[in-house]
Amino acid sequence: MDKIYKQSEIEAKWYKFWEEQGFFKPEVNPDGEPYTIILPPPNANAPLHFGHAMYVIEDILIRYKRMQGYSALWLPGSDHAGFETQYVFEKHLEKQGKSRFDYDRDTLYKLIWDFVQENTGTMENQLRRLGYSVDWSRMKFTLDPDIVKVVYKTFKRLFEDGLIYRSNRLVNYCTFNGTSFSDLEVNYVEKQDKLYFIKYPFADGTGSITIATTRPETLFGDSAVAVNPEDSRYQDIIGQTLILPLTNRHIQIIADLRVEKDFGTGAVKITPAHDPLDYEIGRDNNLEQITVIGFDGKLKEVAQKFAGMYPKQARDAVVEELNQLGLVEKAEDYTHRIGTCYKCGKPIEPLLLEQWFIDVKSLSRKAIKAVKTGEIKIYPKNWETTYFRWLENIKDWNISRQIVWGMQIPAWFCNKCSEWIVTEGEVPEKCPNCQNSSLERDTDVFDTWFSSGQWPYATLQSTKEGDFEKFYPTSVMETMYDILLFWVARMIMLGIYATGKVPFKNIVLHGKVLDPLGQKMSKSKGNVVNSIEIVEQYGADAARMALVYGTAFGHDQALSHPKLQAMRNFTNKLWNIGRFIIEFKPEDSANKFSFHSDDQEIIKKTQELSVKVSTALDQYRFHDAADSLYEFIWHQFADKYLESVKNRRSEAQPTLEYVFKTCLELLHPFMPFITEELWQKLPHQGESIMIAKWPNS
RNA sequence: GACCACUUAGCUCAGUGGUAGAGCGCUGCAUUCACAUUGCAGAUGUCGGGGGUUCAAAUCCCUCAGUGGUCACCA
Repeated sequence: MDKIYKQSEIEAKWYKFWEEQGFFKPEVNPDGEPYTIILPPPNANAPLHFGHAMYVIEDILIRYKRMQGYSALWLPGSDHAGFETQYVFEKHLEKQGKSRFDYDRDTLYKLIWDFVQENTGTMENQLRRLGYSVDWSRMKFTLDPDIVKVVYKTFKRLFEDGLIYRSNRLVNYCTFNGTSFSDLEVNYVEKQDKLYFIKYPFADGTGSITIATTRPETLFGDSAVAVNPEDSRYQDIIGQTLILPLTNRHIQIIADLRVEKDFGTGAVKITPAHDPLDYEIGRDNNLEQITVIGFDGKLKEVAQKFAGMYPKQARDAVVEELNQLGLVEKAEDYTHRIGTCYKCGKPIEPLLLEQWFIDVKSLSRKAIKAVKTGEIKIYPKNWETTYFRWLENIKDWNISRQIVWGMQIPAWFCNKCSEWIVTEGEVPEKCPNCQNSSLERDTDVFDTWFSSGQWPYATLQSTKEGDFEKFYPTSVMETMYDILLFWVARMIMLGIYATGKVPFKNIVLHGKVLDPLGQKMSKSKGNVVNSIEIVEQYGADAARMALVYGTAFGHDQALSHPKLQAMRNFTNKLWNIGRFIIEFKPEDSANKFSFHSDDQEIIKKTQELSVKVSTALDQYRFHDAADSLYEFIWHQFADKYLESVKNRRSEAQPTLEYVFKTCLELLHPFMPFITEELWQKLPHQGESIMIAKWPNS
């Protein structure tokens, strides 16, 4: 044995061996009970950072269950990540002095496709380097034709069940990125603005009513002024006619309970096309929806001489004009929160747009029930609160995106009878209603979460014959807590809808990996750590162990070089224990266990360790398992027992071998490479520690 | 506004009712011994503040403060 553990050689050797032997496939235990984890498909638009290495948790579970004899499947994949990827790609274009507007739809799509293919290769190699025992033969990509087919099928079924509808409603629109978003993709940030108090004159010339607004520039879209019917100040003027300033349009004062008496003057301008609450009030009072701001972010012709300006610029100009007319009573400093694009940070405009929506109420009810009844369990449990609260208050989900990268929605509009035709992807020849053959396909693509929300069954229905029947519902969905709502909750809703079964029985949520200073890793901060750098510096086993050891599972942790070093030292310790037992084995070693009380005791403690590790893993207390292993192997076994047998070495040899082999097996899910290397050098049965029998089973 | 998590040794963190723990760091000693990526020994904390329950509280309850995060959003 080498004096120094040569990690990179050994890691490459065993990964290749495992893969060639087919050990990553569930067929290695053909008769075992199924145990399934679907890898959350990483975005195929960038290399993995060290946070992705937290998926080691899934490898630990899969290796553990595989050793217990389960037919364990860990299914890998990658996500086209619609808007995210297009955004990243546009940044690339920007560096080359280009933009998305320089290409037609098909060309842009193809460019992004090639970009993604390249990144997917990088990502796969990174997963290999970390030792992940995923079944590569079942690798899927969210844009694989068979996956797309499943997603289209679900869309069509939802449409036919009346759970998907098309509606012209206010959506969250980023005029910079040129697309709408779901509610979850809007970030609200605090902003200092002015609250303007503006006089709207009565048409009969008897005076005016003062309204308060932060957005005077949308005044051209006003279709009423509303007051609270219980507001004593305004009882007498409800129903009166006003002249909308800067126009000669007449609008009325209406009463609506949703108006807060205590805010501003208690009177509010109603602009149904540009504010969510105004939209509702407008809808319920049959008010006209007048669009002032266009999808290019500029004011439209209705804004007269302000047309063509951006809202901020127009705001100042409108206020100036109103001021000259003596209609601005005052302007107060005002701190409020405005919706911004989660990606570019620019203000989100609520705009009227025809989009596809999912009526989520019936889906969310079932998703809530699945967790309430315990059919699905969430670890750590405290996330249940977040899950329930979101699903209980969820609004219909806008799944249309005005980008090119993604699955184009399989819906065609008939120009003649104005009906939508939805298919499973095949192009309809003519309208089934009116036989018209002039059909126009919706240019929008699906929200990426609509497709990834179907990932568990879409993958298993398109890998191998019988996979879905055998491996669905899956056992564990393990991911970072930040996509519990974006992804996990939606998988539950769509999974139950499409298959009648929950997509997974347990949700296991890990924490965030922060940079060494405890800051969030982000490209803009330039503090992203590539997982390969860490693997090369400390070894894959140490990198894996460092993520599990010493921090309670589910909590955030800063990447810690001291901890990585400690775990690298631990691999060194293991290597030297191995050398002591294997390389320095006495010629006259006994071939039976001795009855020495120390030997008996260490065997007993090893068996206790097996129970402890198994229990911890069953409860998803990974740090407990890792801490116990570290403490026992180093401090109980090496420091104490191993030292104590040096003067009766021959007698103790069988015990040394047995205990060490057991420790390696228990440690294997955490540190697969070094455990395999050492296990192979000890007397063993079977081809690999990977498929050795778990000590406590 | 609501919810969630966190506050323990110099630093990073375990520890959910029974005499305070780990890793790193620190102090002293050891070294042809499997391992200096080592071993042995040691120092270090009124467990965020206050109150309560209990024979017993870092741990359970209440409250206050701070930190991080999430959701909802009133012009």
